[in-house]
Amino acid sequence: MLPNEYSHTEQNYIKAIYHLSRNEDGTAYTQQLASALSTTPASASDMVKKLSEKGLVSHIPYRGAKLNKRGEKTALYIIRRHRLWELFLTEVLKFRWDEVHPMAEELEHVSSDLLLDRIDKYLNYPRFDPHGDPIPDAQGKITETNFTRLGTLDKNQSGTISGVEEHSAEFLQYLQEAGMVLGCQIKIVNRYDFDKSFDVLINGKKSLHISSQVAMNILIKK
Amino acid sequence: MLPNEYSHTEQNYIKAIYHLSRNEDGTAYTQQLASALSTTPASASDMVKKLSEKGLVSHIPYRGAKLNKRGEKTALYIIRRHRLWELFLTEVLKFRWDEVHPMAEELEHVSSDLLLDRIDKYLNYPRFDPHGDPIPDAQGKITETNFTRLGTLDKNQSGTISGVEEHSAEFLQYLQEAGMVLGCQIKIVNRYDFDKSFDVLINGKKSLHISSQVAMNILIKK
DNA sequence: ATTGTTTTTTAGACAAGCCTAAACTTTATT
DNA sequence: AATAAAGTTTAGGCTTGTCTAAAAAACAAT
Repeated sequence: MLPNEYSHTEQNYIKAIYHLSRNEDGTAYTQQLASALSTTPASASDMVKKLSEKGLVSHIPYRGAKLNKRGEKTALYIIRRHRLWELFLTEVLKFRWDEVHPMAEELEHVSSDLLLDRIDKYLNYPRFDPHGDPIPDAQGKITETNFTRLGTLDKNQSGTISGVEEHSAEFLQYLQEAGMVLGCQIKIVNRYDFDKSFDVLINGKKSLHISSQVAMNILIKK
Repeated sequence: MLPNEYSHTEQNYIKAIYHLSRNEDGTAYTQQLASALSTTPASASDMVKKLSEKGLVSHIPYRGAKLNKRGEKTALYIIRRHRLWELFLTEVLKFRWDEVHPMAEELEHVSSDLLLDRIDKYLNYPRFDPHGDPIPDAQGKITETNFTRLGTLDKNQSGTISGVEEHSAEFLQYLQEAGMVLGCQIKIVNRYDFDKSFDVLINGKKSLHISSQVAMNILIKK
């Protein structure tokens, strides 16, 4: 219901600022932005300036960029498209969760609201994408969750795999092959202090040793 | 399998040249092209020159443009995408045949072959789109048909509605409401010489009077 | 506090795609 | 055949988004 007033490029910047600024100080820096969009700091700085002039971004020179209300609403709308397409691709066309991101990057720019709404309806107004990320509704509202990183659990605690922090195809494929997919029950059997690695039990059956890095990128609902 | 080496704009021109040059002399003229793409003759002339320099179009100044072999292959690949998406939208998301064109105009530019092939497979390698137009296969080959315009049939002849010449939403909606959709049996009950209009019988049940213009835009398989 | 390093911004240039205005060809008319 | 009309191309300019190089600001370190 919002932005076909912004070019693909502008939309990509808005999305990148949204994702990057989800850190401690809520700010996206020029270099990060350039790196995320595979361009130069000069170009990123330029675009931040333009988006700031268009009233989507608040930007203090040399101090990074944040989205304002309008920018955030726009970002959420783009993310809604991306995540609905991702879910559609897995649910209908049976793609794996590690395959869908690049296609959704293109499909998110298809502007027809008629189409997007039909997909939303077809999927029965879903609230999470194949990676457990929330899908903003048509008003830009997202379902709040309080997932815990698996890596912070103690021995004998357990929960359901509900999302991932890291979205690379490699990591997702690793999880897939290890049988750690969304909805699995997972229990901490042992926790090794010296390297923060874990022995876990998946669905009460398969036991597995996972590194701290893997554990910190798996989100659990207790 | 071919062209993500061409911009959206270039692809739109290639497609337009393909469609426009399906006439007597097999040529697309600057003005037609400009009109088809809602731009000026100057811009169209420019682009024709560029496409000619890139080796897709043969262009004799002041004499119009045609696609060469390479251009035609490219056009067929773009049309394949367009028509597969159109069929997908009607078959899966239950859009009407008069709704799908604008969405497919956007979706045809999504470049993933992985996605296109999956859709092709999902639809079981279809050979016709919702309007009866042939879908080129992955090699660019199209199923040849010899449909007849309803408007050229004589009294008591009959056949199956298999396509349309005119693709406007208005015309398609008219056909829909009149019950003249793809696959219908249609029989000429009467033919009026003075205005070339017809009385027809649809599926042996509903009789209807249609104008010459309507009749000439309906394609029949005898 | 001054110096050196890192990061960000500005300046100037370029390609794509579009426009308007002007020039040029072809076609139609007398 | 000469001229008018229609259609096409070229010229020059604008915007978007990109780049490299240079300037400016911020941060780090002695």
